[in-house]
Amino acid sequence: MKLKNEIVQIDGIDKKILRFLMADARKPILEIARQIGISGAAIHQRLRKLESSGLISGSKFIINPKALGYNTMAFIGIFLDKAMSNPDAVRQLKQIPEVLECHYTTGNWSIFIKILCQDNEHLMNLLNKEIQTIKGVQRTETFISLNQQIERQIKV
Amino acid sequence: MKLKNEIVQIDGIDKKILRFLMADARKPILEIARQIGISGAAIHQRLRKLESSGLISGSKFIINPKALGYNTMAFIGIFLDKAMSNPDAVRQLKQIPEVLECHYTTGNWSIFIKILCQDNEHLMNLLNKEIQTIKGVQRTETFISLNQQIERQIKV
DNA sequence: GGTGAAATGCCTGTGGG
DNA sequence: CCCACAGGCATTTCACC
Repeated sequence: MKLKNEIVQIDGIDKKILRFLMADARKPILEIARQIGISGAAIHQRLRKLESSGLISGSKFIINPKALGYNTMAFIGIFLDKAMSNPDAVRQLKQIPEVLECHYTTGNWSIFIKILCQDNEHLMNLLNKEIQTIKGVQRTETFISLNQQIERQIKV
Repeated sequence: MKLKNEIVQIDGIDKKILRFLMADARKPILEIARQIGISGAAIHQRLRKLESSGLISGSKFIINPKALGYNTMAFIGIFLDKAMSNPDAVRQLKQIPEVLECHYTTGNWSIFIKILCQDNEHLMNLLNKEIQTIKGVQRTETFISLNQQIERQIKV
């Protein structure tokens, strides 16, 4: 499965297939076949091509964090000491399962993370005991998401 | 499929099943069955329960945006006029397919979004022509993600 | 909760247009 | 790039433990 470093060209049929599977990864291929008027074998062929082109990077069950008691999402901008090696900080952030995303960003912060906690107390503990204690972390700025209104992938 | 508003209790077998399917939604149930030493029927039963409890909120094919030429991710904090009805702004943001997430947050910004663009020029166009032109948007603060190091779901 | 077996239906390779 | 078909499995349900 070589990932080519080019833009993959897809046609309308590919898009239809992808839209079905992006909404429900376990939808039977033959059902998609019936709905778009093409044979199952043709869809399998197209999917193989899309996979080896690197456009499809996998599939996931999506779990609802609220059902596990995770109700507080927050974004945290992290300021690191100038001398700090950022990859070291990232390595430590990876150890914290509540950290869902981590970015190097332009602007004031060195690192920007998205984090999911059970409640505000959990968030405070993470900040005080896990994040602020990482070597090189100077200070942080936290924004709590009161409500997420959009959550999606790029449109195909 | 009623979603109960409680914390769902899951055991170690549920966790194993979920971990397999969170990594690959199309993994055959019988293969999971063999790997964790339980029958396929039992897994189906557990999955039905997990779905009706609301813990599983679906499954998705994950596509690689780079393969479609989307190389620039950015976060944008949006300041709205005090008088502005935020839901109206969100409604307009929903029309912009490049907006992948949208949150109401604590702190200075009224709204915080994650956005995926092809390049910096595309980002600039979105800012100038789509976002700044939304009624009530006063100004914005943009942070470009130079590199995303972590991307995952909450651990089960 | 778990199992095993049976019916149904899917996946995927091949041959051919 | 597409289809049809067939063999081998996976899925799903059911009765039962």
